[in-house]
Amino acid sequence: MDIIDSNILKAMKKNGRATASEISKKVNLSIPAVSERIRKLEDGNIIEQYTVRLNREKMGYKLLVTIFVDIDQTSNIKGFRETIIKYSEVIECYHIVGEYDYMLKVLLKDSSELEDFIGNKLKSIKGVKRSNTILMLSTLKEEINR
Amino acid sequence: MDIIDSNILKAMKKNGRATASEISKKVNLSIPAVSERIRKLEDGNIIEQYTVRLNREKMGYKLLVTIFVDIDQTSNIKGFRETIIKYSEVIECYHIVGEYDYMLKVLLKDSSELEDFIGNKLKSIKGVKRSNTILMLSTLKEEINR
DNA sequence: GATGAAACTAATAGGGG
DNA sequence: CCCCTATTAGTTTCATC
Repeated sequence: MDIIDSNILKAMKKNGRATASEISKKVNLSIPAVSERIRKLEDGNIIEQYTVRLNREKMGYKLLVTIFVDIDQTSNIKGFRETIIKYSEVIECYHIVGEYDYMLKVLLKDSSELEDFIGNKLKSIKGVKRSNTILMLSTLKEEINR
Repeated sequence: MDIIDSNILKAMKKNGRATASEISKKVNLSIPAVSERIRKLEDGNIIEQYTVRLNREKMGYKLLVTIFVDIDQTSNIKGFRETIIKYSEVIECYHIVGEYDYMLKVLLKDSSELEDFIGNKLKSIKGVKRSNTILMLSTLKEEINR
């Protein structure tokens, strides 16, 4: 991947709908040349997905939390992993190393949804013995495209 | 925002480059009607940005960590906030409530970059007295568009 | 990688419920 | 206010060099 591809990706990170003709002007390449490079970036799975970033507040999601989770037995891990990612409020899930086993980012409408999530969903998954919830007060930076 | 708008956004979350004509078929509306709704979602800042999701591994970023940071004096907060978001490796930064003050998600090429980030960048910001780094081993879910 | 023709897609105008 | 059709303008794709 050369500097031209980097510049194409840069343009697309800013605006995923940037047209090949717009990008063409920025990188001094013909439109078909740009399209070909974009196609290769897609085929090579460098570009995984085109998407939109929505305004969470305006969509009604006012609460963002990080929840650390501990799983008590190895035999329960598979079930936990399969179940947790199915919840739409769980927008991120990582296997981590440290005091806890998993780290979740959970997006909710309000605190009653949080109560429901922790009490009725998370805690009911077999193996979840301990969790620690951290409230995110404000977002200073969130670059979703790196 | 009605059910049609929800379906338009749903299509765009899956594929930010979904054309108005494609969406038009899904929601049983004419192309101009779809375009008009999209324009309103953009103008109302419901749609904040169109972007691409890139393959981090293939871009050379093999290391993802979460770093919790404590700031020792209120007077140092402004400087910290302004400085930390300027680092391109800091892809997310949240003000949180709990044991620590800030939570960062940091994307790096390898552990030497992490060493450099913590030792030369993070720790050199005035007011940073304590930090805690959590290594993310694997990503089970990461919905960048919610 | 560039050019030019053909196909596709979007934007706009005009009109109706 | 929202939607439709028809027209016009713009963009991409394909073939060729």
